[in-house]
Amino acid sequence: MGRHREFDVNHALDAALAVFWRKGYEGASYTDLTQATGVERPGLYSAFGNKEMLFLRALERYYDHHLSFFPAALELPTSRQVALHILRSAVELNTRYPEHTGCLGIHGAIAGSDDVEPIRQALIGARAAGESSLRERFERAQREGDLPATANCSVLAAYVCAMLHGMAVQAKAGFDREMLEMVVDQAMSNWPANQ
Amino acid sequence: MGRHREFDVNHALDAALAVFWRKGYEGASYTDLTQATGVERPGLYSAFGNKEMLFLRALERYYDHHLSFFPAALELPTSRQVALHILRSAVELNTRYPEHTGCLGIHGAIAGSDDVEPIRQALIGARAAGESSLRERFERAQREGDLPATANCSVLAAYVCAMLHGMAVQAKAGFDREMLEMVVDQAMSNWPANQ
DNA sequence: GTCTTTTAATATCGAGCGTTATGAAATTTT
DNA sequence: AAAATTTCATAACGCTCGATATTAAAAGAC
Repeated sequence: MGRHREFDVNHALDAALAVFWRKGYEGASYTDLTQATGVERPGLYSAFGNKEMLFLRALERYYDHHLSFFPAALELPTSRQVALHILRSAVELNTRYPEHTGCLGIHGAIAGSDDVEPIRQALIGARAAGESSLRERFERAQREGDLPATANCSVLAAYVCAMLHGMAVQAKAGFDREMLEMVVDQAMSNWPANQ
Repeated sequence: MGRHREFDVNHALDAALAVFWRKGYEGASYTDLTQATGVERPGLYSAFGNKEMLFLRALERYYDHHLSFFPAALELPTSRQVALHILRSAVELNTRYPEHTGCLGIHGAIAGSDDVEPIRQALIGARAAGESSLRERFERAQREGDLPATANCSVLAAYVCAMLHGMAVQAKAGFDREMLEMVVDQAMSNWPANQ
Protein backbone atom coordinates (compact mmCIF):
# COMPACT_ATOMS: atom_id res chain seq x y z
CA MET A 1 0.00 0.00 0.00
CA GLY A 2 1.03 3.63 -0.25
CA ARG A 3 2.46 5.72 -2.99
CA HIS A 4 4.73 4.16 -5.61
CA ARG A 5 8.36 5.13 -6.13
CA GLU A 6 8.58 7.38 -9.16
CA PHE A 7 12.22 6.70 -10.08
CA ASP A 8 13.94 3.50 -11.10
CA VAL A 9 16.42 2.42 -8.44
CA ASN A 10 18.84 0.80 -10.84
CA HIS A 11 18.76 3.78 -13.15
CA ALA A 12 19.55 6.09 -10.24
CA LEU A 13 22.27 3.68 -9.15
CA ASP A 14 23.92 3.85 -12.56
CA ALA A 15 23.89 7.63 -12.41
CA ALA A 16 25.37 7.60 -8.91
CA LEU A 17 27.97 5.08 -10.04
CA ALA A 18 29.07 7.43 -12.79
CA VAL A 19 29.52 10.24 -10.27
CA PHE A 20 31.55 8.07 -7.88
CA TRP A 21 33.59 6.79 -10.79
CA ARG A 22 34.56 10.31 -11.73
CA LYS A 23 34.94 12.01 -8.34
CA GLY A 24 35.50 9.19 -5.92
CA TYR A 25 33.56 8.57 -2.73
CA GLU A 26 34.58 11.66 -0.84
CA GLY A 27 34.61 13.98 -3.85
CA ALA A 28 31.03 13.12 -4.76
CA SER A 29 28.56 15.30 -2.86
CA TYR A 30 24.86 14.77 -2.48
CA THR A 31 24.40 17.82 -4.66
CA ASP A 32 26.29 15.96 -7.40
CA LEU A 33 24.32 12.79 -6.75
CA THR A 34 20.90 14.42 -6.78
CA GLN A 35 21.72 16.26 -9.98
CA ALA A 36 23.01 13.13 -11.70
CA THR A 37 20.21 10.86 -10.56
CA GLY A 38 17.38 13.37 -10.74
CA VAL A 39 16.33 12.12 -7.31
CA GLU A 40 16.10 14.45 -4.33
CA ARG A 41 18.10 13.80 -1.23
CA PRO A 42 15.43 12.08 0.86
CA GLY A 43 14.68 9.82 -2.09
CA LEU A 44 18.26 8.59 -2.17
CA TYR A 45 18.28 8.11 1.59
CA SER A 46 15.06 6.12 1.61
CA ALA A 47 16.21 3.97 -1.29
CA PHE A 48 19.83 3.34 -0.27
CA GLY A 49 20.28 4.29 3.39
CA ASN A 50 23.20 6.67 3.44
CA LYS A 51 26.20 7.65 1.32
CA GLU A 52 28.28 4.66 2.37
CA MET A 53 25.57 2.17 1.49
CA LEU A 54 24.87 3.96 -1.77
CA PHE A 55 28.53 3.71 -2.70
CA LEU A 56 28.72 0.05 -1.79
CA ARG A 57 25.62 -0.65 -3.88
CA ALA A 58 27.22 1.25 -6.76
CA LEU A 59 30.43 -0.73 -6.29
CA GLU A 60 28.48 -3.97 -6.38
CA ARG A 61 26.83 -2.86 -9.60
CA TYR A 62 30.21 -1.87 -10.98
CA TYR A 63 31.54 -5.35 -10.43
CA ASP A 64 28.43 -6.95 -11.90
CA HIS A 65 28.04 -4.73 -14.94
CA HIS A 66 31.51 -3.48 -15.80
CA LEU A 67 33.95 -5.96 -14.32
CA SER A 68 32.16 -9.07 -15.50
CA PHE A 69 34.99 -9.69 -17.94
CA PHE A 70 37.16 -10.61 -14.98
CA PRO A 71 35.45 -13.83 -13.84
CA ALA A 72 34.76 -14.60 -17.49
CA ALA A 73 38.44 -14.37 -18.33
CA LEU A 74 39.27 -16.92 -15.65
CA GLU A 75 37.51 -19.52 -17.81
CA LEU A 76 39.95 -19.11 -20.67
CA PRO A 77 42.18 -22.13 -21.33
CA THR A 78 45.63 -20.72 -20.57
CA SER A 79 47.03 -18.36 -17.95
CA ARG A 80 48.44 -16.18 -20.68
CA GLN A 81 45.03 -15.77 -22.28
CA VAL A 82 43.52 -15.06 -18.87
CA ALA A 83 46.00 -12.29 -18.07
CA LEU A 84 45.93 -10.81 -21.56
CA HIS A 85 42.16 -10.74 -21.71
CA ILE A 86 41.88 -9.12 -18.30
CA LEU A 87 44.44 -6.45 -19.14
CA ARG A 88 42.93 -5.67 -22.53
CA SER A 89 39.40 -5.57 -21.17
CA ALA A 90 40.54 -3.27 -18.38
CA VAL A 91 42.11 -0.89 -20.88
CA GLU A 92 38.88 -0.87 -22.83
CA LEU A 93 36.88 -0.16 -19.69
CA ASN A 94 39.31 2.50 -18.50
CA THR A 95 38.96 4.42 -21.74
CA ARG A 96 35.39 3.64 -22.80
CA TYR A 97 33.66 6.55 -21.06
CA PRO A 98 35.39 9.88 -21.57
CA GLU A 99 33.48 11.47 -18.68
CA HIS A 100 34.73 8.90 -16.19
CA THR A 101 37.96 7.27 -17.24
CA GLY A 102 39.90 4.81 -15.14
CA CYS A 103 38.49 2.40 -12.59
CA LEU A 104 36.07 2.91 -9.72
CA GLY A 105 37.95 0.32 -7.68
CA ILE A 106 40.96 2.65 -7.67
CA HIS A 107 39.49 6.14 -7.83
CA GLY A 108 36.69 5.38 -5.37
CA ALA A 109 38.96 5.95 -2.39
CA ILE A 110 42.72 5.59 -2.40
CA ALA A 111 43.34 8.13 0.33
CA GLY A 112 41.14 10.48 2.28
CA SER A 113 39.93 11.58 5.67
CA ASP A 114 39.28 9.12 8.46
CA ASP A 115 35.62 9.04 7.44
CA VAL A 116 36.40 7.19 4.20
CA GLU A 117 38.32 4.42 5.91
CA PRO A 118 35.44 1.90 5.71
CA ILE A 119 35.06 2.56 1.99
CA ARG A 120 38.81 2.36 1.46
CA GLN A 121 38.90 -0.98 3.22
CA ALA A 122 35.95 -2.24 1.19
CA LEU A 123 37.79 -1.37 -2.01
CA ILE A 124 40.98 -2.98 -0.76
CA GLY A 125 39.00 -6.10 0.05
CA ALA A 126 37.33 -6.17 -3.33
CA ARG A 127 40.65 -5.81 -5.13
CA ALA A 128 42.19 -8.48 -2.93
CA ALA A 129 39.38 -10.86 -3.80
CA GLY A 130 40.01 -10.34 -7.50
CA GLU A 131 43.72 -10.83 -7.04
CA SER A 132 43.13 -14.03 -5.05
CA SER A 133 40.89 -15.49 -7.73
CA LEU A 134 43.56 -14.68 -10.27
CA ARG A 135 46.24 -16.34 -8.16
CA GLU A 136 44.09 -19.42 -7.78
CA ARG A 137 43.56 -19.54 -11.51
CA PHE A 138 47.32 -19.38 -12.04
CA GLU A 139 47.85 -22.13 -9.49
CA ARG A 140 45.44 -24.26 -11.49
CA ALA A 141 47.42 -23.43 -14.61
CA GLN A 142 50.54 -24.55 -12.79
CA ARG A 143 48.93 -27.85 -11.85
CA GLU A 144 47.83 -28.28 -15.46
CA GLY A 145 51.35 -27.66 -16.70
CA ASP A 146 50.38 -24.39 -18.37
CA LEU A 147 52.71 -22.47 -16.07
CA PRO A 148 56.16 -23.74 -15.09
CA ALA A 149 56.65 -25.09 -11.58
CA THR A 150 59.11 -22.28 -10.92
CA ALA A 151 56.47 -19.61 -11.47
CA ASN A 152 55.30 -17.71 -8.41
CA CYS A 153 51.55 -17.47 -8.82
CA SER A 154 51.08 -14.89 -6.06
CA VAL A 155 53.65 -12.64 -7.70
CA LEU A 156 52.13 -13.11 -11.14
CA ALA A 157 48.70 -12.17 -9.84
CA ALA A 158 50.12 -9.14 -8.03
CA TYR A 159 52.01 -8.17 -11.16
CA VAL A 160 48.88 -8.26 -13.32
CA CYS A 161 46.95 -6.29 -10.70
CA ALA A 162 49.74 -3.72 -10.41
CA MET A 163 49.44 -3.20 -14.15
CA LEU A 164 45.67 -2.86 -13.81
CA HIS A 165 45.98 -0.27 -11.07
CA GLY A 166 48.77 1.62 -12.78
CA MET A 167 46.91 1.83 -16.06
CA ALA A 168 43.80 3.03 -14.23
CA VAL A 169 45.86 5.90 -12.86
CA GLN A 170 47.21 6.63 -16.31
CA ALA A 171 43.77 6.45 -17.92
CA LYS A 172 42.53 8.95 -15.35
CA ALA A 173 45.46 11.16 -16.34
CA GLY A 174 44.30 11.11 -19.94
CA PHE A 175 46.31 8.29 -21.54
CA ASP A 176 44.60 7.05 -24.68
CA ARG A 177 43.64 3.50 -25.45
CA GLU A 178 46.34 2.90 -28.06
CA MET A 179 49.12 3.75 -25.63
CA LEU A 180 47.68 1.60 -22.86
CA GLU A 181 47.27 -1.31 -25.25
CA MET A 182 50.94 -1.07 -26.14
CA VAL A 183 51.75 -1.01 -22.43
CA VAL A 184 49.72 -4.19 -22.05
CA ASP A 185 51.69 -5.83 -24.83
CA GLN A 186 54.91 -4.85 -23.12
CA ALA A 187 53.62 -6.14 -19.80
CA MET A 188 52.66 -9.48 -21.32
CA SER A 189 55.90 -9.98 -23.21
CA ASN A 190 57.47 -11.68 -20.21
CA TRP A 191 54.74 -14.18 -19.45
CA PRO A 192 56.24 -17.49 -18.33
CA ALA A 193 55.53 -20.52 -20.50
CA ASN A 194 56.22 -24.24 -20.59
CA GLN A 195 57.66 -25.15 -23.96
CA MET B 1 62.00 44.37 11.71
CA GLY B 2 59.15 42.85 13.65
CA ARG B 3 58.69 39.65 15.52
CA HIS B 4 60.48 36.51 14.44
CA ARG B 5 58.69 33.38 13.27
CA GLU B 6 58.72 30.86 16.08
CA PHE B 7 58.38 27.72 13.97
CA ASP B 8 60.66 26.33 11.30
CA VAL B 9 58.98 26.49 7.91
CA ASN B 10 60.68 23.39 6.53
CA HIS B 11 59.87 21.43 9.65
CA ALA B 12 56.21 22.40 9.37
CA LEU B 13 56.34 21.55 5.67
CA ASP B 14 57.62 18.07 6.43
CA ALA B 15 54.79 17.53 8.88
CA ALA B 16 52.21 18.79 6.38
CA LEU B 17 53.77 16.58 3.71
CA ALA B 18 53.28 13.55 5.91
CA VAL B 19 49.60 14.41 6.35
CA PHE B 20 49.03 14.91 2.62
CA TRP B 21 50.91 11.70 1.92
CA ARG B 22 48.55 9.78 4.13
CA LYS B 23 45.21 11.46 3.49
CA GLY B 24 45.63 13.15 0.14
CA TYR B 25 44.94 16.79 -0.61
CA GLU B 26 41.21 16.77 0.00
CA GLY B 27 41.29 14.36 2.90
CA ALA B 28 43.75 16.50 4.84
CA SER B 29 41.96 19.18 6.85
CA TYR B 30 43.45 22.22 8.48
CA THR B 31 42.68 20.57 11.79
CA ASP B 32 44.96 17.70 10.73
CA LEU B 33 47.58 20.11 9.45
CA THR B 34 47.67 22.30 12.54
CA GLN B 35 47.90 19.26 14.80
CA ALA B 36 50.71 17.72 12.75
CA THR B 37 52.71 20.90 12.33
CA GLY B 38 52.03 22.40 15.74
CA VAL B 39 51.30 25.66 13.93
CA GLU B 40 47.94 27.43 14.24
CA ARG B 41 45.87 28.10 11.15
CA PRO B 42 46.85 31.75 10.62
CA GLY B 43 50.48 30.73 10.92
CA LEU B 44 50.14 28.29 8.06
CA TYR B 45 48.27 30.85 5.99
CA SER B 46 50.89 33.53 6.53
CA ALA B 47 53.71 31.13 5.77
CA PHE B 48 52.27 29.31 2.76
CA GLY B 49 49.28 31.27 1.44
CA ASN B 50 46.46 28.76 1.28
CA LYS B 51 45.91 25.02 1.19
CA GLU B 52 46.70 24.71 -2.50
CA MET B 53 50.00 26.51 -2.17
CA LEU B 54 50.86 24.54 0.95
CA PHE B 55 50.27 21.31 -0.92
CA LEU B 56 52.32 22.42 -3.92
CA ARG B 57 55.17 23.37 -1.60
CA ALA B 58 54.89 19.97 0.06
CA LEU B 59 54.88 18.30 -3.34
CA GLU B 60 57.99 20.21 -4.33
CA ARG B 61 59.68 19.08 -1.14
CA TYR B 62 58.53 15.53 -1.80
CA TYR B 63 60.26 15.53 -5.15
CA ASP B 64 63.41 17.08 -3.73
CA HIS B 65 63.71 14.96 -0.61
CA HIS B 66 62.04 11.65 -1.42
CA LEU B 67 62.08 11.30 -5.18
CA SER B 68 65.68 12.35 -5.66
CA PHE B 69 66.51 8.78 -6.62
CA PHE B 70 64.65 9.34 -9.86
CA PRO B 71 66.94 11.89 -11.52
CA ALA B 72 69.90 10.10 -9.95
CA ALA B 73 68.87 6.82 -11.56
CA LEU B 74 68.85 8.47 -14.99
CA GLU B 75 72.63 8.76 -14.70
CA LEU B 76 73.12 5.00 -14.53
CA PRO B 77 74.88 3.46 -17.53
CA THR B 78 72.15 1.22 -18.96
CA SER B 79 68.41 1.56 -19.41
CA ARG B 80 67.93 -1.67 -17.52
CA GLN B 81 69.80 -0.34 -14.51
CA VAL B 82 67.84 2.90 -14.73
CA ALA B 83 64.46 1.15 -14.71
CA LEU B 84 65.45 -1.36 -12.07
CA HIS B 85 66.87 1.24 -9.73
CA ILE B 86 63.78 3.44 -10.07
CA LEU B 87 61.41 0.57 -9.40
CA ARG B 88 63.39 -0.75 -6.44
CA SER B 89 63.81 2.71 -4.93
CA ALA B 90 60.09 3.34 -5.35
CA VAL B 91 59.27 0.13 -3.51
CA GLU B 92 61.57 1.15 -0.73
CA LEU B 93 59.95 4.59 -0.53
CA ASN B 94 56.44 3.15 -0.71
CA THR B 95 57.07 0.92 2.27
CA ARG B 96 59.55 2.93 4.31
CA TYR B 97 57.06 4.85 6.46
CA PRO B 98 54.31 2.69 7.92
CA GLU B 99 52.18 5.71 8.76
CA HIS B 100 52.11 6.91 5.16
CA THR B 101 52.74 4.16 2.66
CA GLY B 102 52.58 4.57 -1.08
CA CYS B 103 53.35 7.70 -3.04
CA LEU B 104 52.17 11.29 -2.62
CA GLY B 105 52.18 11.73 -6.39
CA ILE B 106 49.39 9.16 -6.60
CA HIS B 107 47.50 9.50 -3.35
CA GLY B 108 47.62 13.30 -3.35
CA ALA B 109 44.64 13.57 -5.65
CA ILE B 110 43.54 10.91 -8.08
CA ALA B 111 39.86 11.83 -8.02
CA GLY B 112 37.84 14.33 -6.07
CA SER B 113 35.50 17.27 -6.17
CA ASP B 114 35.89 20.03 -8.74
CA ASP B 115 37.89 22.00 -6.19
CA VAL B 116 40.82 19.60 -6.38
CA GLU B 117 41.14 19.82 -10.15
CA PRO B 118 44.13 22.21 -10.05
CA ILE B 119 45.96 19.88 -7.68
CA ARG B 120 45.03 16.85 -9.75
CA GLN B 121 46.40 18.54 -12.85
CA ALA B 122 49.58 19.54 -11.04
CA LEU B 123 50.15 15.92 -10.03
CA ILE B 124 49.42 14.72 -13.55
CA GLY B 125 51.92 17.23 -14.86
CA ALA B 126 54.57 16.20 -12.37
CA ARG B 127 54.14 12.54 -13.24
CA ALA B 128 54.22 13.36 -16.94
CA ALA B 129 57.49 15.22 -16.48
CA GLY B 130 59.04 12.21 -14.79
CA GLU B 131 57.78 9.91 -17.49
CA SER B 132 59.15 12.21 -20.20
CA SER B 133 62.59 12.31 -18.64
CA LEU B 134 62.50 8.54 -18.48
CA ARG B 135 61.50 8.29 -22.15
CA GLU B 136 64.30 10.65 -23.11
CA ARG B 137 66.76 8.54 -21.16
CA PHE B 138 65.59 5.45 -23.00
CA GLU B 139 65.91 7.25 -26.33
CA ARG B 140 69.49 8.04 -25.42
CA ALA B 141 69.98 4.37 -24.57
CA GLN B 142 68.60 3.53 -27.97
CA ARG B 143 71.04 5.89 -29.68
CA GLU B 144 73.86 4.36 -27.67
CA GLY B 145 72.85 0.86 -28.72
CA ASP B 146 71.82 -0.11 -25.22
CA LEU B 147 68.22 -0.60 -26.36
CA PRO B 148 67.33 -2.22 -29.67
CA ALA B 149 66.06 -0.01 -32.48
CA THR B 150 62.75 -1.86 -32.33
CA ALA B 151 62.08 -0.77 -28.76
CA ASN B 152 59.33 1.80 -28.23
CA CYS B 153 60.76 4.19 -25.66
CA SER B 154 57.45 5.92 -24.95
CA VAL B 155 55.85 2.59 -24.20
CA LEU B 156 58.76 1.47 -22.02
CA ALA B 157 58.55 4.67 -20.00
CA ALA B 158 54.78 4.33 -19.64
CA TYR B 159 55.25 0.71 -18.65
CA VAL B 160 57.70 1.54 -15.89
CA CYS B 161 55.45 4.33 -14.65
CA ALA B 162 52.40 2.08 -14.71
CA MET B 163 54.32 -0.29 -12.46
CA LEU B 164 55.25 2.61 -10.17
CA HIS B 165 51.65 3.76 -9.89
CA GLY B 166 50.26 0.28 -9.48
CA MET B 167 52.71 -0.61 -6.74
CA ALA B 168 51.92 2.65 -4.98
CA VAL B 169 48.28 1.58 -4.89
CA GLN B 170 49.28 -1.82 -3.59
CA ALA B 171 51.59 -0.37 -0.97
CA LYS B 172 48.74 1.82 0.25
CA ALA B 173 46.65 -1.35 0.47
CA GLY B 174 49.22 -2.90 2.77
CA PHE B 175 51.46 -4.96 0.47
CA ASP B 176 54.81 -5.58 2.08
CA ARG B 177 58.18 -4.79 0.63
CA GLU B 178 59.17 -8.37 -0.15
CA MET B 179 56.11 -8.92 -2.31
CA LEU B 180 56.58 -5.66 -4.20
CA GLU B 181 60.23 -6.46 -4.81
CA MET B 182 59.24 -9.74 -6.39
CA VAL B 183 56.74 -7.88 -8.52
CA VAL B 184 59.56 -5.60 -9.62
CA ASP B 185 61.66 -8.60 -10.60
CA GLN B 186 58.76 -9.96 -12.60
CA ALA B 187 58.22 -6.58 -14.25
CA MET B 188 61.88 -6.31 -15.22
CA SER B 189 62.17 -9.84 -16.58
CA ASN B 190 61.09 -8.68 -20.01
CA TRP B 191 63.44 -5.76 -20.45
CA PRO B 192 64.65 -5.54 -24.04
CA ALA B 193 68.37 -5.95 -24.66
CA ASN B 194 70.85 -5.87 -27.49
CA GLN B 195 72.92 -9.02 -27.45
C1' DG C 1 61.92 53.97 25.88
C1' DT C 2 58.59 54.60 22.53
C1' DC C 3 57.00 53.49 17.88
C1' DT C 4 56.42 50.46 14.23
C1' DT C 5 56.13 46.11 12.31
C1' DT C 6 55.55 41.26 12.31
C1' DT C 7 53.93 37.03 14.47
C1' DA C 8 50.86 34.30 17.68
C1' DA C 9 46.51 32.74 19.42
C1' DT C 10 41.57 32.96 19.98
C1' DA C 11 37.48 33.19 18.01
C1' DT C 12 34.71 33.41 14.20
C1' DC C 13 33.25 33.82 9.34
C1' DG C 14 30.18 32.13 5.31
C1' DA C 15 29.71 28.01 2.65
C1' DG C 16 29.08 23.37 1.92
C1' DC C 17 28.90 18.83 3.91
C1' DG C 18 25.83 14.53 5.08
C1' DT C 19 21.52 13.96 7.11
C1' DT C 20 16.69 14.56 8.44
C1' DA C 21 11.98 17.00 9.98
C1' DT C 22 7.99 18.43 7.86
C1' DG C 23 3.95 18.80 5.26
C1' DA C 24 1.83 18.14 0.66
C1' DA C 25 0.79 14.79 -3.03
C1' DA C 26 -0.31 10.18 -4.42
C1' DT C 27 -1.94 5.44 -4.04
C1' DT C 28 -3.81 1.28 -1.66
C1' DT C 29 -6.95 -0.44 1.82
C1' DT C 30 -11.20 -0.44 4.24
C1' DA D 1 -15.53 8.12 -0.10
C1' DA D 2 -12.44 8.04 3.90
C1' DA D 3 -8.53 6.40 6.29
C1' DA D 4 -3.98 4.79 6.21
C1' DT D 5 0.44 4.59 4.30
C1' DT D 6 4.21 5.71 1.39
C1' DT D 7 6.79 8.98 -1.55
C1' DC D 8 7.86 13.52 -2.82
C1' DA D 9 9.97 18.21 -2.46
C1' DT D 10 11.20 22.08 0.41
C1' DA D 11 13.63 23.52 4.02
C1' DA D 12 16.45 23.16 7.63
C1' DC D 13 19.52 20.68 10.95
C1' DG D 14 24.32 20.36 13.30
C1' DC D 15 28.86 20.06 11.86
C1' DT D 16 33.16 20.73 9.59
C1' DC D 17 35.41 22.88 5.88
C1' DG D 18 38.90 26.55 4.24
C1' DA D 19 39.86 31.10 5.29
C1' DT D 20 40.17 35.66 8.46
C1' DA D 21 39.19 39.56 11.65
C1' DT D 22 40.89 40.74 15.92
C1' DT D 23 43.72 41.39 19.73
C1' DA D 24 47.78 40.46 22.47
C1' DA D 25 52.75 39.51 22.44
C1' DA D 26 57.40 39.99 20.69
C1' DA D 27 61.33 42.21 18.34
C1' DG D 28 63.90 45.63 15.52
C1' DA D 29 64.07 50.99 14.49
C1' DC D 30 64.71 55.49 16.01
